[in-house]
Amino acid sequence: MKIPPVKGTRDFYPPEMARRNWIIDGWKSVSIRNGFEEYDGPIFEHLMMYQIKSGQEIVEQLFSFQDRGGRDLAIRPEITPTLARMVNQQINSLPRPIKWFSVPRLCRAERPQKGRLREFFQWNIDIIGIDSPEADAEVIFTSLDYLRMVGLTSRDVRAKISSRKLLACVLRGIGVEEGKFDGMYALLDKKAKLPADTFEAMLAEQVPDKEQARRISDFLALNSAGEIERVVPLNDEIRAAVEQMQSVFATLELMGVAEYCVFDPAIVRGLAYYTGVVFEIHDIVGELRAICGGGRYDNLLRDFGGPAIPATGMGMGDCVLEILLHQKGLLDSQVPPRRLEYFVACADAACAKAMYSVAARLRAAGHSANFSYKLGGLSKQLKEASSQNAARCVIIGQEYLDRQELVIKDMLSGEQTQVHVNQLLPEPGGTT
RNA sequence: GUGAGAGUAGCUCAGCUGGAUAGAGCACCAGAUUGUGGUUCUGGGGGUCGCGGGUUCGAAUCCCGUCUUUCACCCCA
Repeated sequence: MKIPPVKGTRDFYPPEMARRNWIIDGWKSVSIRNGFEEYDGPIFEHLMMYQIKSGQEIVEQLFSFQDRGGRDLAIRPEITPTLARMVNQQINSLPRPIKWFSVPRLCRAERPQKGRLREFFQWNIDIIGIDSPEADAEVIFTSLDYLRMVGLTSRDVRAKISSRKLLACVLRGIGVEEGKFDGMYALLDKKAKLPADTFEAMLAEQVPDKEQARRISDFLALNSAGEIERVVPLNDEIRAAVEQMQSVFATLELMGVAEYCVFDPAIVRGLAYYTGVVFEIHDIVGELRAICGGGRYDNLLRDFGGPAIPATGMGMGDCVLEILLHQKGLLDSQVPPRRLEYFVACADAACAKAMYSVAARLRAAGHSANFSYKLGGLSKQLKEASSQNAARCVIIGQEYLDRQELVIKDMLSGEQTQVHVNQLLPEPGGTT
C-alpha cells in the first residue's frame, strides 16, 4: 500500500535539504551578527496558549489533539506565545534588552496555496524590554540585513512601514468612531489587493461621511509621516506618534538601508496583537505575499500573565522567501553543492584492504571521505568520485604495496602527486 | 468552507476528431573501459495512463463520481 505525503507538507531530499539549510544558516548568522541569541521551545503547547489572543476562529486552523491525560494540546502555529511564556517565567533574572531569535518549525491547518504550506520554517527575532523606536528600526534593519546579504537589492524588495498607534490617532482625529477601528484595519490590510474603485466603495460603506472618507483616502496617499498635518490637525498624541515614526526612519537612514524603506499607511498587519510600529517587506512587483512582517506588541507579555514590558519583533517564513530567491536566480547559484574532500579508490583488488584503512584514517583526521562498495575498474571509481563532487582522489595501487605511497589526484586540475601514506595521514591512533 | 484548472515512467512532458504492444528527454543501472573521472556511444530496468463507475466493438482520449494537487477567495498569528 502506497501512502501519500500529508497535504501541505514537503519532503526534503538532499537538494531541497541543502537549500533549506542554506536559508536557515543565513538567518542564524545574520541574527548573531545583529546581536541576537538563539532560543527554542517545545513544538507543542497547551491549546489555550493560542486561544488567549486569537480566539476561536484561529483554533480551527490549528493542529490540535488530546494527550492520554486528556490535556488539550496544539502543534505550535507561531512561536511568539512560547517566547512570551518563556520570558515571563524568568523575567526577573533576564538581562535586558532581551534580543532573542529562533527558527521554529510551525504548522497551521490552512489550505495550502502559493507561498503558504501547512508546515514551514519561520525566522523570528524579538527585542523585549525596549520601547524606543530604535528597537523597531533594528528589527527592520536585521530583516533587511539578511535579504541584502543573500543578494536582494532595493530594486527587488521594499520594507513598508507604518504604525498602529499613528493610524489610530489619525482616525480619531478625523472623527471615526472607536468601534469602527477594527473594521478599518481589516479593510486597509486589503487595500493593496483590491482595485482602487472597489476599495473606495468599501470605504464608503464603512465610513458613510464623505468628508471623513476623503480624509482617510488622503491619509493613505501620504508618502511620509511628516505630511500628516495636511490630513488632520496635529495634537499632542499625533505629534508623538509622528515623531516615533520619524525616529524609525532616521535610524534606518543612519544604518544605511533607507533606500529599502517607505512609509505606507495601509500596512496594519491584520487583527494581530500589534500596538505600535508595524511593517511588512514585499517583493517590489507585489506579486507574492509578504516576505516577512512584524511590529511592536507592547501588551503581549502582560496578556500572558507577566509584567507590562514592551516588545517588538518580526517573523519571516521560508516559503515566500524561497520562491522569490528562486525567481531572482539567487538560490541555486548560492546554495553550496555536495562536497567530498577525498574519494579513496583502488587500482587493484589487492589494495582493497588498504582502501578501508586509508578512508578510516582520513575520516579520523576530520576529512570527509568515501569509497566505492563495488570493486570495479578504476575508471568506474573515478566516475563515482566525480558524481560525488570529490575534490581529490586517493588512488591505491602497486606503489602502495611496494613503498606505501599513495597517488593523490586533484579532480579539478587532474594533476597527480605521489606521497607516502604517513605524509598524508597521521599514525592510526596517534594524537593528531 | 467557496470557485477554477491539472493528474500519463523518479522528474519535465508528448500522445490528432476514441483504434492494435503507451512514447521522448533528463535521471537511474549496466557495458564500451581490468591504472585514470566529467564528454560520447550502446543496451537495460521502470507505467493498473490517480481511483471507481458509465458510454462504446474498442477508452490515456468522451461522460459522471471520487481522491490528490495547483491557483484564487475566506483567513493570514
